[in-house]
Amino acid sequence: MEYNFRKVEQKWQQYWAKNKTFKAENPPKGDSKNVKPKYYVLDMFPYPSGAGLHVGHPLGYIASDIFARYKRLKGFNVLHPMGYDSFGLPAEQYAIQTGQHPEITTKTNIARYREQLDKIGFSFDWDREVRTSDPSYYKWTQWIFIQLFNSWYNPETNKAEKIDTLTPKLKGFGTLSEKEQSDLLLEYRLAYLSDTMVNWCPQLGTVLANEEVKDGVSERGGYPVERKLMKQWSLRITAYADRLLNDLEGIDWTESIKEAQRNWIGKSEGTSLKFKVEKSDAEIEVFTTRPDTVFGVSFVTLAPEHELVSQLTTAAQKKAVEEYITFAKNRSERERMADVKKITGVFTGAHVIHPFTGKQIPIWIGDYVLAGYGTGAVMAVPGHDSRDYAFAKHFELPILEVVAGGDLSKESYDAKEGKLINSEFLNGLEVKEAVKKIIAAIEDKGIGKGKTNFRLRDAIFGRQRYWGEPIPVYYQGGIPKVLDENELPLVLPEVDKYLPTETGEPPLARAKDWKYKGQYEYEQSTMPGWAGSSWYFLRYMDAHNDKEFVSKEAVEYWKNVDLYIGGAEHATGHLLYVRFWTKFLFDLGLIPVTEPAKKLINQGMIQGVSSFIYRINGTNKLVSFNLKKDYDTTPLHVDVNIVNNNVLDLEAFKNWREEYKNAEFILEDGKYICGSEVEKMSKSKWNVVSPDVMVEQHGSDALRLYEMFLGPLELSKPWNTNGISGVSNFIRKLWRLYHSGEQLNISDEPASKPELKVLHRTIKKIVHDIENFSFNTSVSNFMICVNELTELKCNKRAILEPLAIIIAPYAPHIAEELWSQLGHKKSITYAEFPEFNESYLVESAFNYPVSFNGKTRFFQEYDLSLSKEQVEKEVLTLEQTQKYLEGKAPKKVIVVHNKIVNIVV
RNA sequence: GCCCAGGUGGUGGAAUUGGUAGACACGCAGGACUUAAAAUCCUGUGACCAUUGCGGUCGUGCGGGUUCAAGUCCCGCCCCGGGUACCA
Repeated sequence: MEYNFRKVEQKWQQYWAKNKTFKAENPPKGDSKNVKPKYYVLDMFPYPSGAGLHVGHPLGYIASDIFARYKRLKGFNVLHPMGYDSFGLPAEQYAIQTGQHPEITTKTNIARYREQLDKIGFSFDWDREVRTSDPSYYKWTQWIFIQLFNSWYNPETNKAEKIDTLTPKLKGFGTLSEKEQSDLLLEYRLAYLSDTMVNWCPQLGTVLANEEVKDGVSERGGYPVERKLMKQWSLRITAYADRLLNDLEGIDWTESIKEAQRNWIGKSEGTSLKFKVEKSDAEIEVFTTRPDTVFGVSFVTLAPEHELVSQLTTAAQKKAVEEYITFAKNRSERERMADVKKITGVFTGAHVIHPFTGKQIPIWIGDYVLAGYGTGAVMAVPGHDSRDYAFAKHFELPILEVVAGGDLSKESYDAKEGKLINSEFLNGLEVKEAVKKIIAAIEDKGIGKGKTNFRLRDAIFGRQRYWGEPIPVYYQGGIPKVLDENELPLVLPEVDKYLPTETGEPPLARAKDWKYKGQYEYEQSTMPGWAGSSWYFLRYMDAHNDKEFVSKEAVEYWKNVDLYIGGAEHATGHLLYVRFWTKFLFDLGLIPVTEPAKKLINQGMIQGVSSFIYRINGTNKLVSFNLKKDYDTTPLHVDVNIVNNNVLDLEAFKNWREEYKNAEFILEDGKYICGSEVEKMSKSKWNVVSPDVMVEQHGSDALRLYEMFLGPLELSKPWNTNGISGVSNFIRKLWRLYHSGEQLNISDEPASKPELKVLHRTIKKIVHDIENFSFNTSVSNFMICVNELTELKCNKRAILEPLAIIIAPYAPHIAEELWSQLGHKKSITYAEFPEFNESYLVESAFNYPVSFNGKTRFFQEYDLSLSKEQVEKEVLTLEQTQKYLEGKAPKKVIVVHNKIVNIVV
């Protein structure tokens, strides 16, 4: 009998669930002795979409599961939880279309996800499951929002503090009216209401955060996005910009994610500088990173939205400026992005006085200057800034050279090196020195000072949607007030429809009699998708606590995530927000860590391989791939599940769709060969491979091994089911090592030297692989190990028992089965990972470790003597060298593969 | 444009980080078993040359360099992928 994976896998999955094998215990209160070291392995929890999982989704979960199981075997108390990020747009859109409550859709989808996840045999502690849409969870999301509302960022202590430490610092605060006090405090609170330019998406009827907008359209749905001024809740993430940037140094995340966050935060150090407007008291303040080029300023450009525009514009230019501003306003964000190269602008008619030369400088308006960054105004130095250069060329403005080294007739010279020229007291200085000198001069004159700007904007927190956490705020006399903690959760009210109202208010405005204490209006927007995911890693530590978001004991023990696995697409979204909230909660003394995850691994995407059939145009005839060149054909997607090795299953195909029932085929060698192409895995491309089908056909151990075997975890790669036979063979070979026929066939004899060598080499490699997250190579190493043991006809318990343990993280079902057949009563989860013993790897007395160039290797070491020069330039064979060295004083000679490669003197 | 990560057989990918390049697997070819097929097992498989036998030459995107030794380190190019983009 062959290995029956269906029976075995089902058996152990039921066993694990029944015995709660993977339950992670928080240590008992006050007991600091005898606690196992903790290890926290976290996956980015999924949004439960209606489509279910495809084979790409579990990739990261399999990797984290292997690591979690490995750490348990290494004696750690492992926290490995799973939950659902269950607020989100698809459920809401489905609700809009069908009228079905999103909660029902969500529950159905979660049930399906759970079923699929269970089949793969993950070692999650399901007792700690969280769902962000569950009131017992979002109660605490709302609670954290209230803490943000009640806090401000104290620049002196460089941390968030309760708002009551601020009020004594505000002069005359007590004399203000309640409304004035509220308005003033909103300028400091970390969660605040303000008039903000937002990304408004009319089709979705909501605002979007910057990272939810890609190329001027919404990331979800691809609808156009426009700029709009709205009263909105925001979170003051900018207060944390410096810490978010600096703390990247201390965490083990991939360089590309860190770099993406650095760019997103976009710290730039420069100088503010005021230009006095001619014949006016007004001043234009600009921000520049190149104050050294100040003598190259030939005009000043304002953003169209700049507050001084109307005041400055001369009567003669009034009409032109107004027209331009209307034009700029109506030009949507998308158009602006699409034709970046199109240069537009208008002259105001006004001038500023150059602070150093006293010359008259024209003031222009241009939409290449962004209102939201810096001061919304720039000093234009066309000689040394490519955008100013393009603008100057277009409007025929003067271009001055102040840093030597470029050729300004062709392009601007933007490099920060070279000697200053045409710059009075800066002449002859290098750029670096010139920057220092000019900043000193600017500060002397009192017209500016050194300043740091960030690209990062505050995060818009309100969404005009139904399916999200209600923001726990009500309005009393126009003053926003947060609910009391004991009034939480503020439960999402029922509505008749999930659409905005006819007057454009959010869906929550439809809720009947939904008022605080029956009289005050609640805030009608809900929180964005990332709210719940910004702290969920903490909730798993203490998932059922109804007194606190997490208990002190739990968080003191689990601290933060040791290994976090998830997609790189969250680089500037979730991964930035979760760091922000972690730092905030730390500032309030609620948690002991400033970063959510010590190590982060980004798994790659698994793409689909689509199959194509070729229909001869105008007929119902299908021609095989290699013959299609003789016909005029249209390629059509065909379901990859009825294609095997590019060969179409004709019977299955005829039943696949009604229209192909009577299709005719032009075959080659009696087969219909399909074409193929790598694309994103999606339903519409018929290239979705479901993990359920893989588990059904090959078993979950095979699926797990194969997903790892496919290539490095972090790489994106196409799914190709063909190769799975390799790992299936491996599983059967492993089974055969322990069995002859149906009988367990195990010998209690002691292991031989060669057998021990195979085992220990494997242990060494696997430990190295796992700790470096090279799960793909460990699968190969298992195969080599089993092949070698098969060759040695090894059926010894002394080898097979430890082998089962080291394979267990990868193929847990077969490992459990073998373990129990070997007579163990407890799950292999509680076994101990075998210790590696290097001595088994030493082959002979001649072969021992040699330290060489600071590294230890297993080379042969011979005591020989030889003058360095003799072998220095020549690689000799061992025999030749030995002849050379007769009778000389002993020296070490490094020999690799029978050739002397180096001499240690 | 800028930033990041890559480029190794027909394919996915190894290479203990400077030490026999191509592990392992897929695919392909040949063989054994079988009436036959499936399954299983064995052999071969970077290219070119030599093949009655041990062999030889080239080879990790391209061009240089360092080294006894380079896929790996240095310099200069080329190409693919990802992120980001008027951020002054």
